[in-house]
Amino acid sequence: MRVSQLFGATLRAAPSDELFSHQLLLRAGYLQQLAAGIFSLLPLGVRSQERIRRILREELDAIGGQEVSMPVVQPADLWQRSGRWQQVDETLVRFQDRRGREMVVAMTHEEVVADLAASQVTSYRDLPRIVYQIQTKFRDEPRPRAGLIRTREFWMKDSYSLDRDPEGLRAAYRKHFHAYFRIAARSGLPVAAVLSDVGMMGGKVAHEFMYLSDQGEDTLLLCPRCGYAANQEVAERLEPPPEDSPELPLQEVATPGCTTVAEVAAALQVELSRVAKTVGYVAEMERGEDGRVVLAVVPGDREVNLARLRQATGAVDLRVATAEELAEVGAVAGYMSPRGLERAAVTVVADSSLRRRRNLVAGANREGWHLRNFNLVRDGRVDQELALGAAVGGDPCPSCGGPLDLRRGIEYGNIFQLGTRYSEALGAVYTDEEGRQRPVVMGSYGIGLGRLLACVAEEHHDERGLALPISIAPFQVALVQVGSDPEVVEAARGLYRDLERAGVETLYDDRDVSAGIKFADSDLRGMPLRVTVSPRTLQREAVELKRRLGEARDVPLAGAAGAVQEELGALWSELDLYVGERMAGVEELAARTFGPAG
RNA sequence: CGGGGCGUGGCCCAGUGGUAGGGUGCCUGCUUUGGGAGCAGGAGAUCGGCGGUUCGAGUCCGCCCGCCCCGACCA
Repeated sequence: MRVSQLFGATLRAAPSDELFSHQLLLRAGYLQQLAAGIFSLLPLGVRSQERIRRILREELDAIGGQEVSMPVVQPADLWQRSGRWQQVDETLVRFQDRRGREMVVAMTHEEVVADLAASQVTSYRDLPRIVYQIQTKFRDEPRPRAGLIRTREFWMKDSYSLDRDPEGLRAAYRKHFHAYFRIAARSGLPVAAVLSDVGMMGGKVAHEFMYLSDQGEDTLLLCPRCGYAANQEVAERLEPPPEDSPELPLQEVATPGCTTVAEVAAALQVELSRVAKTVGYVAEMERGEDGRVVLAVVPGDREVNLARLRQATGAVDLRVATAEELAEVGAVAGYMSPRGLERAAVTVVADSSLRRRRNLVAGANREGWHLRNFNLVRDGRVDQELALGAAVGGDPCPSCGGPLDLRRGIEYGNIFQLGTRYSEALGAVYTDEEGRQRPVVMGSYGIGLGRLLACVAEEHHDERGLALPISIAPFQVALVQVGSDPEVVEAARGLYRDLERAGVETLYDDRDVSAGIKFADSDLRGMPLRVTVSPRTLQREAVELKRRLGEARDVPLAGAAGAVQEELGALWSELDLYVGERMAGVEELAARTFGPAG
């Protein structure tokens, strides 16, 4: 490709409030934004995405995946039958076709896969199968942000496993676990697998693959000692030992104006962790339908883990209750506790560590008053207990007791063990060896292509621009012709021809502009290898080779194409080496996570 | 949806009630060619939209739309 012909110019400036790596993608001419969370890919972006697709196809094919293509627009009926029509909020785009039939724009394809399986899979002989597709999804996200990290329309590789039983599902899940590490490694991206919430997918077990980055929107807890890794939404922690001090008599104390745990703790001279913090929510059991009031009680130094509270209450959503709603159940905002409540109208969920702690401070459910020597079981009321307080850095690891690290991460992919939710709802059943009808056991696995590119850009750039791995870069070589002396032009064209003929994807800067512009553009676009032909190099009968992040060196003009290919070969070998290193630990990790291979 | 910010040539921005500007990019010519060169000339704007105040609105007021950032949500 000649730069003079390329659609998509480089920009000198981009909006400064964007993520830096995203500014680079914009400035380098990979993409252009059309609306909030909606982007066009320019040729460079398409070519990079094409490289990603190739990796995805190879790795999915390698675990037995078969590519399919499923419709984006689907009848609502499918979603009504699976229950997600009712469960998912406006993130799911709905509309009526001209006949007034309810339709959805798919945000993911479990329903359609189950529907396909319902007719394509009839016997145990038709299982197991893995199908996948690479296509766009639309989710009307409440807040698109951070460039390609969180968009509304996005390309996704989604695969689905169909199995006879949970053992089969676990095997398919494990294959994906492995493939997802390989895909990331081949993209030059270090990722960690963390336990995660199943969210709207349903099912039990799920992992997210996280690129660790301070820019990340997810909070993770990692154990450096034993490898435990979990999203904060599901992270556990070792329970503290029970306190054995005697329970003292309950005592009301005046705390006028102290409506936050911090103020109460300060006023009563106790540590935050010794305040039982009570937060009121209204559980929505169906979309937009208010259910009961839920009071969450956690140690004062912790946030409520909403994902877990949602799971425990079976709510599709939780919103913070208003003071009026709280008053109806006998709770006083700012002075709340699980004491003296209208019993039937409210559910109390408490952090399981609280029952072990003695003589805490809690609200008195009376304006301006708190309680000392509050003992949850004796003085309050609990309907459910679970690890409701979110884990934080320094908490003891649930598996080895060592201190957990708190890190931020960007989710590049996820895997879910769905089970039979969709197959049962949509009639995906098969006949087993004994002639019994059984539901297909499903798994669901996603990778966001744009997000992957964004993570790669975030991992591989410097002040001047992108510095993409050879596996992801739109072109392997940036050929820069300096000046327009006939000899230079002739040499550059010749080399371009040789490279193209050899199958080396080359971006040839043939423009009649100053060398500075060409070098700056070349650095910005981030191809892994730059080749310069100039009067200066020709004087030495040479061209110059420079890795994007390396030093320049001369190679003889004669046979330059060969030298370029050799250097590219070296880059690929180094990437292979990197993949090998990254994958070395994965087998062991898989064994630890899923048990011995089998 | 709550909070904050912004909307002015393609891009990045200044403009403080009184003639719409700068940088960059673009076009033409000359000159230049190893790190975003120089000179000269030129094109390009219903100042996000609608309404209001005013002799006069990019500027003040109201409503709406859009985008960005922080939170509740997720590939």
